[in-house]
Amino acid sequence: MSTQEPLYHHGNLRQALLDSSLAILRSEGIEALSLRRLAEHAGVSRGAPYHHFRDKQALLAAIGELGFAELNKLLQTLVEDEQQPLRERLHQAVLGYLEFATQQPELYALMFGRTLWQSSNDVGTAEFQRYAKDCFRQYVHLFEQLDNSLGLPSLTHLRKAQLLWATLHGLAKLSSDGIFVKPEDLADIALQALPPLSTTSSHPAEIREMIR
Amino acid sequence: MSTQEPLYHHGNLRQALLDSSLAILRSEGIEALSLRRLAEHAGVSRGAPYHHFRDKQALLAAIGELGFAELNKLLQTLVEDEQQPLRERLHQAVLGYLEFATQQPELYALMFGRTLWQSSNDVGTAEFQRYAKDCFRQYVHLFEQLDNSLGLPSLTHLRKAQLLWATLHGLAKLSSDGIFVKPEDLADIALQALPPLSTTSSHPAEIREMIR
DNA sequence: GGGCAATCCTGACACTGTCAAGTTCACCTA
DNA sequence: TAGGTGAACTTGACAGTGTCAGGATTGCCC
Repeated sequence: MSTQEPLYHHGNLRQALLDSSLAILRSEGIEALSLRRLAEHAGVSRGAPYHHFRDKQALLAAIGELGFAELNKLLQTLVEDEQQPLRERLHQAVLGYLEFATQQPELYALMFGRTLWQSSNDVGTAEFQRYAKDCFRQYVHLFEQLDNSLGLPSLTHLRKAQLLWATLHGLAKLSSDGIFVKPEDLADIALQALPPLSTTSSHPAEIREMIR
Repeated sequence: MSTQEPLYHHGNLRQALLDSSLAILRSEGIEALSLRRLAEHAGVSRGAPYHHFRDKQALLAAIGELGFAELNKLLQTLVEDEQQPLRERLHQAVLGYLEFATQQPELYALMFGRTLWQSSNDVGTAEFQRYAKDCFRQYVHLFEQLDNSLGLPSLTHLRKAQLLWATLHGLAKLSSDGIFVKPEDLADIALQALPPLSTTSSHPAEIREMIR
């Protein structure tokens, strides 16, 4: 940003590429994200990025990794807020997720893009998927805590987390792509999905009280 | 397929392009779908497709249109099967949707690709979105029928349909992209989402019987 | 100071979507 | 039957793209 002499060694190219990527992603979308343009934007030749990322795919994986790290941090603060009852934390984790997705739709789309997930046994993307898994586990753990007193089998927690995550993902994608779900209705729809998830309504009132 | 003389006028190019597109989509994925390759595959020059599709985008929209037409037909036969009770039809509409999505993951991904949905005021894609809306309305209508005797406000039907569609979409995408949801668990998870949707468990048994 | 490895540049290749200008053909009209 | 019209198609070209091989440059450690 300051007076930049044209250094032969950029010194911080990897980070600069990631920063530019996020900026372009936000302002113009993923279609506009090309390695050549990134290189030009960093004042460097087209071959240079290949010394920091094996592939364009590897670059995208690194960006997705950043996204999941951010989402993970967000969820963690919401889930571990011991001031709030568990039920409230779940609410917040739901709303927070949707807010994250809708405020950065291009990044979110990249994080769940099919290219990054079904790519064949790659090292860089395996790392990326590990980050994502950490996010997912928070929901599983949350359901474990919620249901702990009931002695439900752990399969149930997994299933609940899968279902909730799928619902959130569907809502996020449909609304951010403008498919039948308006962004302003998101919270309304999501909270409708929530009640039957954490407490089965056949439970007597005392147990429901305990859970809360 | 027979002895093809190199006719100057292909005669059926538009359909041939769509057919080839679906074939390539299924066998190699959307990455491999290029206009030039389609042209070559049809024995025609690179410029020829532009007399049938204004854009590559227009081609993709036409393919998506075919997809939604197929999905629409499938849902219609399931939803209007008067041999079955409404509750059972809903089950079938859920399982049928997921089967459609998982058996043709590339086509499904194209149908819900963000490029086709948030493209600026285009004529071809507007037509495409109309087809999609017909699909969605079937779920709304199904919930209207299910809840008819209860006199619920119509907003509720819309919300239920949105929620169910989002859940199905999320499940379909997560499983077909291999994200935390295995295809063989799909039906299990989906049906767990279903019960609280169509009958609120606070209803007395007689009403639940009526709905069924 | 010498060497070494990381970093960067240049030229090139094979792709891609898209367009303008020209060619060929089917078909309708006089 | 002759002529013309317009749709379908071809060709050449342009600006992009990801990717690689080979060479140049630099910071750093011994």
